[in-house]
Amino acid sequence: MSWRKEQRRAERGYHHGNLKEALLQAALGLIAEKGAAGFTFADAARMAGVSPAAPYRHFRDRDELLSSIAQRGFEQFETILTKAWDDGRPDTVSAFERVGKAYLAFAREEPAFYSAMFESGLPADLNPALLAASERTFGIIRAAAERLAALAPPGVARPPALMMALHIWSMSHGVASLFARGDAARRKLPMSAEDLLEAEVLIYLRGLGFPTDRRPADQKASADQKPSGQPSGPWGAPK
Amino acid sequence: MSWRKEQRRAERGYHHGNLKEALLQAALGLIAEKGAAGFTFADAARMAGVSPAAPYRHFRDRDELLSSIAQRGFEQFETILTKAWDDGRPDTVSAFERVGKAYLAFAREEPAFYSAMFESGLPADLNPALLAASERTFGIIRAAAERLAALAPPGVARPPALMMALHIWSMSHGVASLFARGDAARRKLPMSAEDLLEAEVLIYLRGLGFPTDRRPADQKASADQKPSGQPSGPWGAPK
DNA sequence: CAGCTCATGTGAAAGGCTTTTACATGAGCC
DNA sequence: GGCTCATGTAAAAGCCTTTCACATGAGCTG
Repeated sequence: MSWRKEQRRAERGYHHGNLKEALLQAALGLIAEKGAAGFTFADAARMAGVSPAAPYRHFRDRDELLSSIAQRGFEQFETILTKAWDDGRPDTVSAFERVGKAYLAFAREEPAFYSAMFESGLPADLNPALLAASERTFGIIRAAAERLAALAPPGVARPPALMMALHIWSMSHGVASLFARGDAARRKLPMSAEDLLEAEVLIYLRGLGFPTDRRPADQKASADQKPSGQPSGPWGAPK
Repeated sequence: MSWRKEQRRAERGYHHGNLKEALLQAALGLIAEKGAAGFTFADAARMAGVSPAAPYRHFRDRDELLSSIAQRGFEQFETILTKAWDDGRPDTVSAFERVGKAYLAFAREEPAFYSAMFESGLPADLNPALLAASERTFGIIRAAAERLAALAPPGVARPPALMMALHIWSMSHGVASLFARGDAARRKLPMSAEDLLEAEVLIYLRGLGFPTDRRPADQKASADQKPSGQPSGPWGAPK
């Protein structure tokens, strides 16, 4: 059965030409499929059609490959969150909500990146670029929190933006890692992870004194007619 | 150097006598030290002074050992949370805060259990006992949320207790897994994980309409003298 | 274009882990 | 005392990681 390998070699020549990239892609697929723990260097090499020793020309070891993936993940995450935040347009609160949704969407759609980033137990100090990427990502959440904090209504002590950012991040990560992960072993929920997080953040913001009567626009009209003594919560109307 | 093995064998005889337990303990230590991914079956066997094949008399494979640990972790977690909740004594809110602290303390003091429970990527459906233990644990949080929800002040729609429980859990897990883990690679915080979580939960509860002017008792007296138009938040007095 | 060089791949080998299988031991029970 | 079966062992197969000496050929240089 080794004609396969010869075959591939014939097709592409002795040198791969783009092995580093191919390995990253292969690893990404393998992690998505079998988890960050299950993925092996040898598998990635096989998938790229090279010998098990070849990857060592591009990555010091398995951990460095993993950390490259985590780094790349943070970079994409940063891009996505930046886009979602869109510098707070059209208004701070709805932009903020978009960021929350984008957070969960990323965790859901890029489980391989997400687990490399948050669940692979990498010693972060080994890769300065990884650390930097992760800080830039947090920077977005922090910047958004900053803008939000500036909007805090008077009459209440203004909350520290850094604390808000950490709170929001922990909620997002908590929901993502407990409830928003793909296929198996996930707890059944009475609502989607997205709705769960949105309600959580809205309640939190209300706790900070923000006016948060926001509901989906279609509900708003009728809800606004309700007597104000019994406002509905951010968790939707009871059935 | 193989006299060591013979030595140990001489000390304890051909049969270990308590190998299953010894393996669990060894694994716990190894996981704490090198992470759930780093731990090996062979290491645990070595540590218990038996051959690499011996563990297979007690666990189908490495995963079953891991899942036993996770199960045991949930059982201890349940005990600890139950004790912390203490059926809501002396009052619901402070009992609730104790549960939050206990949650973080467990994550911090039992990192091996915590990672086996939440970060090992085990297919939960393979071990019904594990699943059951984990549900019982969540049951405590849920029961506490139930009691808290019942206290929700009138004039506000009563929040669904299940949702509250999920929110609180996601905050706790988020803070624990991002900020409360032992030694390396953790982000530096302007406050302890415990304080961070406490503030987060208090703000959240306030968002649900709970009166939450709670501060450490020693701060309370002076704070209560402040003009009420500018109440301080749950994040402590500004410097 | 010939020749050189160095990045990139290969094969082989050492060492470790997992898991299975046949065999050994001895603790508990008639 | 002798049996039996749970519990351990040794050995072996198969896979993974990592290293090392060696092969290849892409790109520069004259």
